[in-house]
Amino acid sequence: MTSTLGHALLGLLARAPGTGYDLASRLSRPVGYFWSAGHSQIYPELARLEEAGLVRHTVIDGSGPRATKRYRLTAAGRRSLRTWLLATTPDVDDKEILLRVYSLFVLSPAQAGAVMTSIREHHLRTLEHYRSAEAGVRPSEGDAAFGPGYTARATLEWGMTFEEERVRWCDRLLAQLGSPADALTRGAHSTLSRAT
Amino acid sequence: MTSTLGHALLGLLARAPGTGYDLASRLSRPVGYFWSAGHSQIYPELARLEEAGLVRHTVIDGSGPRATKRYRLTAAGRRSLRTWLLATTPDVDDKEILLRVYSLFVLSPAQAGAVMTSIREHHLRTLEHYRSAEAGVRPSEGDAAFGPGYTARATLEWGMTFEEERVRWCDRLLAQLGSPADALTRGAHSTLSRAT
DNA sequence: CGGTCCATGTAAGATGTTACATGATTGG
DNA sequence: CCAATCATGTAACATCTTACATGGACCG
Repeated sequence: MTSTLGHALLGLLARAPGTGYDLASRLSRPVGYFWSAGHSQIYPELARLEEAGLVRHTVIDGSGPRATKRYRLTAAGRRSLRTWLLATTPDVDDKEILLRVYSLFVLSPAQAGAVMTSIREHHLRTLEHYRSAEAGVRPSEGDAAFGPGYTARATLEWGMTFEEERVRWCDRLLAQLGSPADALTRGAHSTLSRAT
Repeated sequence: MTSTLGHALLGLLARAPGTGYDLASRLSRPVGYFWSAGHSQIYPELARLEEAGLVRHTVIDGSGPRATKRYRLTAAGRRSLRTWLLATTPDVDDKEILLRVYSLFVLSPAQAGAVMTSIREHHLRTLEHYRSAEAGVRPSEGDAAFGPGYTARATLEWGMTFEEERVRWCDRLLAQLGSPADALTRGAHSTLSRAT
């Protein structure tokens, strides 16, 4: 029921409580490197989250025509965030992936590893898809210059480079998670660990 | 006045004329690797473009309860596309950058080079911004594990890797444009002028 | 005879952006 | 005194997604 923006706010509040204004500025830098939202979206969303019992506010002293409200995460809010992070993702878009990783610290290392593994597999599938698509857009000598075929291939190449880097990024995070001891070695991700 | 979606459709029609249905399927694969739109968005947009004189349709025979319309780009539409590609871009978002590159073949190599150079500088500026931000989020020993600081840095790293790859991608395209001789060095584009 | 492809449209809803509206405190 | 920062909200608009609605041709 809760929107993606709602989960973004829960993730921010899991780090530290704050006012709507504060959340808006935290949503630009560092979250804003991949996502941002205006205060006109945030205030109504906070009200919805509170109605659902996921956050709670206390009025603190501050200057302004209206009361200054400090929001904090409830136990139900933290549970909702964990459930969302662990939920199977048939859709997944980039900003949502980044948002999940950003909030991954609320999970146990084993759970975080499972999420990262599924994200990695998502990128790998997309990459395979692009690679098979590339075969259909082979360079023909006719438009070796800067023609329609060339610019189309250029955008496909962007996508492929992107996905390759993403898989490597997931590998780095997984290595960090399972590194010192063999923490995740029984979690069943052993065989697919390396991609060039 | 024309929306980004409108320019996407103009770019597709610059490659080949087609029906709304056809444009919708072309918008998934290969444009769909970075952008897509449903037919419910496309049909009204085509009507707006036609009202603005940028496209024109002729009714062709086809099966269906309504007339089958084949749209083609007008001279004004092609001009509008070129102007948009050359326009200075203070905003720029990723999908729009890709869309511009996808349609870059309607420009002369010299003009395409100018656009690519400004895109490259955009990515470079963003990269510099991330790097200075990184200094403020230095790893502290306290959360060396998978804590809030670590996951925040992970998303920043994603952004930096991304921008680095983008700059390289621009470099490859620029090299392709100016490759054999020193074509772009004087603004003339002698050697690689013809594309089908 | 049922499903997929072709083909065009409208309507309702979610999401995101920009503008309007208000007002105290602090620093140059 | 003017501008920025803190602080909260509403309204209008643009954009995007999902669902409703229609119907012929072709294939198995």
